[in-house]
Amino acid sequence: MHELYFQKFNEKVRLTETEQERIKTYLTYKKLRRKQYLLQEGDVCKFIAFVEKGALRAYSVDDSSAEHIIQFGLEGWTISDLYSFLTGEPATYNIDALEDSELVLISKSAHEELLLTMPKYETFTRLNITGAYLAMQRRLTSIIGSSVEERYQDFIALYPHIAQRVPQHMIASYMGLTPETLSRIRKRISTNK
Amino acid sequence: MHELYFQKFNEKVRLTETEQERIKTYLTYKKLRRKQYLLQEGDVCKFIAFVEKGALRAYSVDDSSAEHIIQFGLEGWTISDLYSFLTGEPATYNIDALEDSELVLISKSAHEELLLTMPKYETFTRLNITGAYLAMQRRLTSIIGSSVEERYQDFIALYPHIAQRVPQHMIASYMGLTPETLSRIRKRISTNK
DNA sequence: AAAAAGCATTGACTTGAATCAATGCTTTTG
DNA sequence: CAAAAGCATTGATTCAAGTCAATGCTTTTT
Repeated sequence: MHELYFQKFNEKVRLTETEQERIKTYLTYKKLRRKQYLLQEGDVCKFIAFVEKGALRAYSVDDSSAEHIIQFGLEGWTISDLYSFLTGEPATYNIDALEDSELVLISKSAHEELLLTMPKYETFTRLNITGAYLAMQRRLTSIIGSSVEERYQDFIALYPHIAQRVPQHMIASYMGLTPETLSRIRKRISTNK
Repeated sequence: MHELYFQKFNEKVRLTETEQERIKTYLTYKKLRRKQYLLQEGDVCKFIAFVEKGALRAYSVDDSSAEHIIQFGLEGWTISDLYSFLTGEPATYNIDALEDSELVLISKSAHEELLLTMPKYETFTRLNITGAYLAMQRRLTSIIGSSVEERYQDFIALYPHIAQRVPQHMIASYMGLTPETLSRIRKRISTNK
């Protein structure tokens, strides 16, 4: 039920059986059907979600009601509107399930208590956010400095599992492109080699 | 000499005089003249730099030798090629001074030792990286979801002090635009209201 | 103090992505 | 299982940003 969560935890910070049991008391488990929302824009984000199984996306909706995917969350990844979670402000992102999914949730009070009382949890949290920061910086660098072709190829190389499971128009959205443009770029890439 | 560093530290995690003195033994101080490099692409990034005074930029250079600014570092901010610092891989960014600057540096071994032996330092680190993550996420969201006009206005609203101190073509670079385009956008904004 | 370098602006033109529209295919749903 | 919804592709056109080039101004450098 929390296998993957603790596997990932132990890869970063080694836990004893007892510590693991203790952390379990702070976690809740949630199943989500495809298309169900974990979070809707405007609500306060009450959890950080760890994806045990399935796939989710976080996205914002602009004035012309176009969706912009800011993040995918597949097995082993964490997904949340962190700003809303930390500040208690209304969320600016929506999060919903792309497939039937199973999540490990941690509430704000649980998160805060673990941070204060369990150094290993703080270390785990620090390493997670550091990884997320580095991943996002890579993405930003490639948006600012590379051609769309390169960016798409980098994306495929880096996240082949996402490319396989997620419809192409969502990858376009993640890249800040229209579906038509991405389709043409794929064509250009495949004919030019 | 380290006033601002400890001011920021204390805003996040309260330190005793003794703790402060202990941390000081791990820090070094460095002055940089305008245009001097703190880090060059290809070298390994040996420090995290905290800006006590002055202004720096981190940027990458693409195939056509165009510069892309990934981050500014003004007083009170931290600047580094974090990926290179953490992994020991060659840096992909350059960092140089936009003005004569004064920096508080922490080396990797100092950083690691403090993380292991001083919980407050780990908390400080976690809060810093969390703040950096949230700032970058906001930037990414606005790149993906907003028009260039909006993005420029948001930038000015959020970082008025940067806009005042940094040449306009660097703001264009930070936004992923050419200087000409930014100039035209400013004109459009000023005439349309 | 003069020369050089750096910077912002403007104009003319080109290029790349968005938009609008249509088609065929596949997956979901009632 | 039939209808509907979702999806990828292609074509024609529009529009926004990039490129190239020139000018005038300001700041640095010598």
